[in-house]
Amino acid sequence: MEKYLSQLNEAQLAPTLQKDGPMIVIAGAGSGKTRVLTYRIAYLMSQGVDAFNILALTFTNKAAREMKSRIATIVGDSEAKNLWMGTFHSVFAKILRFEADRLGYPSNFTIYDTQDSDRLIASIIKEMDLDKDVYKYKQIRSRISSYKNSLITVKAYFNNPELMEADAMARRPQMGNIYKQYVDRCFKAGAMDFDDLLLKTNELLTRFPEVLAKYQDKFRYILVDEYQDTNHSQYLIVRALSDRFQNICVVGDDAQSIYAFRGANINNILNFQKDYDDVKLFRLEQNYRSTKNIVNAANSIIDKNQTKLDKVVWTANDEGAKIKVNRSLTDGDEGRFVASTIFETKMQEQQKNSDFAVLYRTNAQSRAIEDALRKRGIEYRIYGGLSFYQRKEIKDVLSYLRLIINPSDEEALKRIINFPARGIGQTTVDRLVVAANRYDKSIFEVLKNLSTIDISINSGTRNKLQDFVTMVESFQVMNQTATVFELAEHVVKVSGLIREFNKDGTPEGVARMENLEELLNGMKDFVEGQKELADTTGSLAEFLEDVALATDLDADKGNSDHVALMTIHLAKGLEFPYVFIVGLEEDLFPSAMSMNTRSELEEERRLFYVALTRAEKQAYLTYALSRYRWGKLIDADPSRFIEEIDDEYLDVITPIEEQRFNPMLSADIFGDVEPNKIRFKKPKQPTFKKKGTTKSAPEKFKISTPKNLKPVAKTGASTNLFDNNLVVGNIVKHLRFGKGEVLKIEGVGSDVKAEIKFEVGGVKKLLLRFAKLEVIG
DNA sequence: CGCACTTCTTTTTTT
DNA sequence: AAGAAGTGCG
Repeated sequence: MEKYLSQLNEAQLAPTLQKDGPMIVIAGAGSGKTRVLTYRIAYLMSQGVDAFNILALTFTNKAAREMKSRIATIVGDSEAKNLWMGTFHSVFAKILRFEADRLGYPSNFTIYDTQDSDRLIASIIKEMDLDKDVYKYKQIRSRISSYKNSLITVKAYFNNPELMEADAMARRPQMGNIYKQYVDRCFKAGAMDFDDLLLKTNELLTRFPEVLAKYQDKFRYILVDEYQDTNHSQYLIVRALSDRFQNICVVGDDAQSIYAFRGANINNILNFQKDYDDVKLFRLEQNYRSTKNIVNAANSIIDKNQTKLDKVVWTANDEGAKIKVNRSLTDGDEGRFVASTIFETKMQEQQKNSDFAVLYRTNAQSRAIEDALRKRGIEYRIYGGLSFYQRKEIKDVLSYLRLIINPSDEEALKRIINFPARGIGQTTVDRLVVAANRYDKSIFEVLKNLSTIDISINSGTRNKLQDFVTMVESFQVMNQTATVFELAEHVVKVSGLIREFNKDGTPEGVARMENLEELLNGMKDFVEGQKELADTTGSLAEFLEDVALATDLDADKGNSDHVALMTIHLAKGLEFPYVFIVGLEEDLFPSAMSMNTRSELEEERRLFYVALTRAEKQAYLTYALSRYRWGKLIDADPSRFIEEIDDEYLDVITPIEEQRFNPMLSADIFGDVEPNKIRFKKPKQPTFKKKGTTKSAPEKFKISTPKNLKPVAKTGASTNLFDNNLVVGNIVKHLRFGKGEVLKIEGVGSDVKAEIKFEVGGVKKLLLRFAKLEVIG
């Protein structure tokens, strides 16, 4: 143990050796907080604390896994195994499964993801015959979510005139009834949503003192990482569990609180010292990660926030290079800048792909970067976005599996009852839902007892429903004996999913099949992995839970060398030598949705702070003058965050003129087809859009270079264009004119979909769309 | 009921 | 740009 402790500096050592009592560690970015947490746990164990009595709550399961394996190297595998570590959601899901019957839930309850919740809410709104434009399911879902995170149950809601008033004022008087119906339906389906995992844990601990006592006694030492991002519900759980022994250690950084949108309450960390008696406060202020330039620049940003704890992050590291600021014409150019910079840096500095990260505010921004990297032949991986388990084909398979262990799971059933198509239409499903509500049964029970139910369904459909029930029941029987992998393999065959996905030979269809295979391989790994781990059952229920709570970061398997692309939120806790923060434009970052209040803006600023402090050696800030958003090219102003950094830390590079005429980006890669030699043929569905109006397209349309403009680069056909709209196939054109005019045509074979956008003098925009084109001459 | 096609809506961030 | 919801025909 001593040899590990000697790796810590004085400031880190103090909290590490603080064994008992409440304590808070305010840890600046890059100050080694993970190290403190890890060694503190190891230290506790070396002081005779039983691993079974330690609970460590982390932000991702990956962080928990890594910490656990690090601890294992210090205290040994067999001991480390007994630690309870994981996210709030995964730890309490386990406890809830164990205690489910007390709350009236089956132990194999389903975990509804956001999409399941959305669908259920949408269908409730429809069933209640409410106006879906007033009652937008996504808004309703986020309302419900914030109620739950504040522990406002349905009962509490109806006892709170203020809340009801507020919803009535927002023209949604039915909000409470939707909430009630949603909660009832989830309960009936044996399903908990993400927020329920915390809410029901609270319910469990309050309603059953003996349960609370049991877990208080079990978790004598509690550690919470990223405490600044806990919400009220999580806060109460921690308070309740730590109440008896008061051995609670929270670690966090108020400057990195970036999850207010999902209920995180920065006051939890700001007020921690008031919550417990004799709180020991520790500060980690020395940054080991970044250069002086980066640390100081980051400090100069966070200084602009009013709400913060006193803290001065400093570093003994080198001065380092200045932060480079790059301006591009379009998001495509921005992508090319990133790609070529990575390319050159790799060469000049002998760096690996994995030394680079590209961080953005919204997932949609990944596309332009992705295209540019692909064209440069640079390996990358996108984290987050639509995660693997949320893909349609994967969710379809998982829905079958969910239904097997929990036949009440309404959303799973509705998803697959007619997929692959087996002649059960929407009308039938609607009637089943109504009957299920009327008889207070699950849909599956209704199906099983169809003959005793008063429902209008013709005999042909009845047979089809019967077949469906029989099939699911046969799966259930198989689940008694088979492994998860064997079962899933059987299910995809028998259900017809394989046939369905194999049916079309489109690239998407092929990708779907590959995903399906990957899922099955994952299951195989899961089954084999379980044989070695004694503390898990390897059951289907457990697999589904892992999958429901997996974050994309968790699934970072393999050791391929790739550039990381992710949102800033996802990058929290990570570090890279080179970091690109892209899309630094007003309305994008800071987001247009987050500029209404000071606190929202301050959160955006903290987000920027998080992004910048990921960089070890070099940070790049990039923005574009225009960008495709909502399918349109729109103008953008540079983000205020760039201006907020003191000039002394910045190095503004690449004047725009230089970039536009950069031969690397234009002449070299375009061929020599004259713009006026392109002719458009009659489109299949003629549309001709001009400033928003639509009318029939002319039989032939010829385009020539506008008289007042001189092309700076000509066009050509190639599969290697450095353009974000590169396609595929044989007809790819890219035309570029001076002074901000862009003309683009793209397509495949004869089925070309062409889009031309050009901007004249920066004011007028003309948009033309065609279905076919050909090159003449 | 099922399919093909069109129109509308939506994007902030995630367990 | 892409997905969901709506429309209309066989």
